[in-house]
Amino acid sequence: MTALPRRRKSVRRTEILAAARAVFVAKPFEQASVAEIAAGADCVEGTLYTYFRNKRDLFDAVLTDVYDGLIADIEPRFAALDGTADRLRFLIARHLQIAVDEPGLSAMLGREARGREPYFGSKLHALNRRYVRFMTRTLSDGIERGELKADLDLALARDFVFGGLEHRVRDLVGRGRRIEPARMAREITAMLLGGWGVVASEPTAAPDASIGRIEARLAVLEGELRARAR
Amino acid sequence: MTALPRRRKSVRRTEILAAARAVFVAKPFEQASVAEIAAGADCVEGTLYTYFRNKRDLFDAVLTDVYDGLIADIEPRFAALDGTADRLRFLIARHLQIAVDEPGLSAMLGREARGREPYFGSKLHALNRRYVRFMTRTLSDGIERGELKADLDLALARDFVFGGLEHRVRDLVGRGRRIEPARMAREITAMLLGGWGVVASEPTAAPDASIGRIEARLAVLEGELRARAR
DNA sequence: TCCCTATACTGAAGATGATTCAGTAAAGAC
DNA sequence: GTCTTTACTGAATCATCTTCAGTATAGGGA
Repeated sequence: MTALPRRRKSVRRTEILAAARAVFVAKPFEQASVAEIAAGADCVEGTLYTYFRNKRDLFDAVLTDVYDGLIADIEPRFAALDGTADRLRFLIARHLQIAVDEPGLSAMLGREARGREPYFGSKLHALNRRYVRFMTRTLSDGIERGELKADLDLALARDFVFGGLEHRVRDLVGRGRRIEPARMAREITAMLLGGWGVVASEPTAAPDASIGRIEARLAVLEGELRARAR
Repeated sequence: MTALPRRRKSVRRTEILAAARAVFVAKPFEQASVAEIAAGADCVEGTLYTYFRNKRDLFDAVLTDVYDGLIADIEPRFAALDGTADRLRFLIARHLQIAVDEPGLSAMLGREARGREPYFGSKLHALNRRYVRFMTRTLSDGIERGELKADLDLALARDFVFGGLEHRVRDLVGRGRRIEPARMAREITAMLLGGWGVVASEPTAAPDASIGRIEARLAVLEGELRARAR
């Protein structure tokens, strides 16, 4: 009785999503209560279930929103960049900027971006891939142009950037240190491109740039050929 | 009534820990039920609470056990190594070996090694620091010996190794790929020490015969590709 | 041998929180 | 003005962690 006379439509959905985002950003999934989200959206718990199948579904919707926003923000600016180092610095700085602008969101992604068990192949996995694609494209383009070593393992490099950033951010945020995206991005890019070791311990292969370029073309072609072979 | 006449002592604790480890390794903390652990330890839920304050406390005890084991295993073997590259390869391979030997455990650590909110300063944080110390020592020794760049940021490098490994393992395990610790450790160490960028070296040696062979492969591939394209 | 007490354990009840569902009231159609 | 659809409600259900008042045993002392 005395049901709230609200009668919106998709407005409700937006309200619920906003309330959910606020809650999920503030605390881990399992500790976020449906009741709290409902209260934030000015409705009763049952209502949530007419918009989302369950709590996890709602969480996924929030995450989808977040990724969509990130990708839309990065896309045009990324397209304007050309050099490998520039692109790397940009992507890394942008990733760090999230931690500065919305620490809660950054923590949330770090905590549970990979939703529970069936992650691979899930919608979330696909979203994450779209986000990560900016990086993998930067890397493969870099190899093609001879700016990165031809034998660089793309998946390995990709995982080390994002994994490293995640740990670094968690550590800095955890101890309340300030993050300076631009400066850190420069430092990290330099470290990744230049390596840890003191230069040229051995004249390993001395990869003449032209060899790198040729091998890159080769790898691209071989890959394409394998793909078509199926 | 008919209480189990068991009357052990610290044996119980061990049993509970073992049961808990089995459960926590198999599923995320929140999905692991106290009832299941109690069943595994052949007692009733209430009994657990006479040994551990709560579920989290029990989980922390399991994690403590795990870390203690890891550290005890690494300690003596690490002490026998001297070179920076050797040490890096060893530590990385050892870390990867965990994922091979006990995939569940590896997943558990990746999932929730950093227990909830008050992580920094916690007992778990201290344990993790002990484990990570092998790496930071390797890095600072490396700089001292002139094997690593003097301006290498230790915290940054440390976070990038462990963060990278974590992501890489999750990705490989997630897609059911096999992990070869020794090979991967060699590859990763090379990548970290040498960097991603092409060495900005002069066109040293004259282009050797390998270029000819590469170009031959290229021609073959291009021909085949064109043929298939129709 | 028998009692007594500390110990180890029990299981039911309390608390919290997700999810379901039978139903209610407003909005718009006719 | 009635009817139907839609949006929403909130009480009930179910699954979990946690507590606690109590029970049974081991082992020491008389």
